[in-house]
Amino acid sequence: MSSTERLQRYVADECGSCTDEDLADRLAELEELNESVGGSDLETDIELLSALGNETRYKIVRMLHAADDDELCVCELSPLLDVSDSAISHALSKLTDAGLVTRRKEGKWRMYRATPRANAVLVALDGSRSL
Amino acid sequence: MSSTERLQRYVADECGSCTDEDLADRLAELEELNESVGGSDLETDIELLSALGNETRYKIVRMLHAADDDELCVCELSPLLDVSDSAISHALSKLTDAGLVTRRKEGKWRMYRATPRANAVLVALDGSRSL
DNA sequence: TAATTATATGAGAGTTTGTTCAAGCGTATT
DNA sequence: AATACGCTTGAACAAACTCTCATATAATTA
Repeated sequence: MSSTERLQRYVADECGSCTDEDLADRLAELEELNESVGGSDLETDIELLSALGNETRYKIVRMLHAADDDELCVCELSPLLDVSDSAISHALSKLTDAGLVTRRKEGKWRMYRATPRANAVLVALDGSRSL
Repeated sequence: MSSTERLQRYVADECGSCTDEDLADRLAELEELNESVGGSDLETDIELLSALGNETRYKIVRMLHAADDDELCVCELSPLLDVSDSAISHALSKLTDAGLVTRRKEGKWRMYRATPRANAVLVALDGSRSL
């Protein structure tokens, strides 16, 4: 059974009948919904979301966000995370790739800061918690 | 080398010196940043983010979001996703658990709708793209 | 220049994830 | 009642992930 046959039965169920033309119309409508997916930079968004969707990385970004526009170095993150420095470094690297944090060298220290986009997403999460 | 020893050297680097008290103060400050992580319902947020951080699931939520406040049934999602119905069902189940979609029975069809929280997160993603 | 420090990187082990296939369950049609 | 349909569920397994350990690199200090 093809998936458009099922859709045809569904449209018939909804409207009482479903010609091939009705089906084509509905498919076109759905295709439009799908276009809006394309307009959203799928890959970038998914990279961002899956980067944030991990405890270590989420905690790091939360801390940087809580630090407002201040930067923190790895040595400040480390005492509050119970994973190795190496894991923290891996995490920061992934967060950087995802556009959630930026890096800056300061002598022997590396300073990290949450990006505006990271802040926006966290604000949205907080603001939507009670919806 | 303990991670607080390194922090002590960092604070000394910053301020010129770092007594044990200075160190304790800085640690307390950092601890406060960490509190704000606790206030955010870590587990729920991570479940949401990692649910959305997958191509199939992201596309589904995007389509439901694009459908505005209309619901779609599995038979409408299926033609636009190139995975099995079973995969779609698993995806919807995870999205439901994560609070991103809601389910409703309508005869033999199952209708899905994006939650306000899902919409809020997508809006934030879209709005922050150019920041 | 050699040693130390701060962080990054690579390899690998153990765990989690995402998909498909097979089977199941509830609803509708015959 | 029997069959078909729409969707869900569980098992299974490859692929992807996340961590640690060992090692590398870049900056600082001795």
